[in-house]
Amino acid sequence: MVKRVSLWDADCPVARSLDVIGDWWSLLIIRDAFDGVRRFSEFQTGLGIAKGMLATRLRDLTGRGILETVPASDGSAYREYVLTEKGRGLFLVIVALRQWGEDHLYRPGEPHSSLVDAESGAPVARLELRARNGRPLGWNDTRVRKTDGD
Amino acid sequence: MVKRVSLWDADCPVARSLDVIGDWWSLLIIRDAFDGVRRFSEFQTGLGIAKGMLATRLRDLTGRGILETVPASDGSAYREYVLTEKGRGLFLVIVALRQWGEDHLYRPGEPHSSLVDAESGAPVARLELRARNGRPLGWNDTRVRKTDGD
DNA sequence: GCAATCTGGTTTTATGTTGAGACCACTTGC
DNA sequence: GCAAGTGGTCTCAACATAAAACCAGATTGC
Repeated sequence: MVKRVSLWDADCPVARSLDVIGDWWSLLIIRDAFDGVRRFSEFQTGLGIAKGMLATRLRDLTGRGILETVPASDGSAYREYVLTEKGRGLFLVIVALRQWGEDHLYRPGEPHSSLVDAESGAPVARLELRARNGRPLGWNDTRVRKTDGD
Repeated sequence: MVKRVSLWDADCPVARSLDVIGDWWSLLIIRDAFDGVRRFSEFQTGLGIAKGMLATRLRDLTGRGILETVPASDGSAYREYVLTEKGRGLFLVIVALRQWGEDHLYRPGEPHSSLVDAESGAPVARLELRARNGRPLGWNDTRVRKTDGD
């Protein structure tokens, strides 16, 4: 991040979220963290990211409360990076990106990984937007209401 | 986009999605498009983006099938940019980002825009992940199954 | 019907970010 | 105790971005 234009003060949560995790590597690091990656070198070889970039990203994500460092789980003196509660909140963002990619970015029959229910092994259901009473909503059934007092 | 490292050939749909819309401006442009913005100058003044950047992004998003140009709705000779079906598929990505931002990026009581049901005016329900049988799933109830034949 | 202005860009230039690799301190394996 | 592994930092060249100047075609004012 450290970008020229900042949207941190935006009143739109989408803009503010993108200010935090809207760069190219951050969501990939977070995705790997969800898959159980914890060590610097694991992230680096898995992503093919330059070490300097990775060090900066991990520091930023830690500083923003999305990752935290903990002592290594194997008892060694090294540290590991794990998602905080705030970081784990990004799960549905990753899932939404995954489902869109599956729908629109692969040719029929082209192989790709999929997200499955750990218990049954079956693919998860599609995300869907609903009104509070449970009625399904499409993109055109919603409006953005401008800033209010929460 | 036009980036040094490409993840286009990844077998992970998350990586492939980020390759397409993972840059800083693209999702903001798409968010505005969902809000009804259609003209070059509307995007430019609304986002505060440099004109050159905007021209590049609109061209890329059009080339990737997320936006398309149509004759201006007011009958003038200018063109307008509207979301394709593929682009509209990103709605849940935007919603997921919005909900995460609302949860974690605002102090209590700090004003922000919200997404409401157009019919009732009430805020929409939270997204949630479910198994195909409807059972709710948390991040730790799922696994990524590696590449298969779709 | 023509000049002024608006729209939708392109080009240029200065600056910031990224990627690749050299380098380094501390830890671990043996 | 020494070689290899881990987790970084630093430097530099290549590239992306922001801002502003510029420009052609469409539209408006009159």
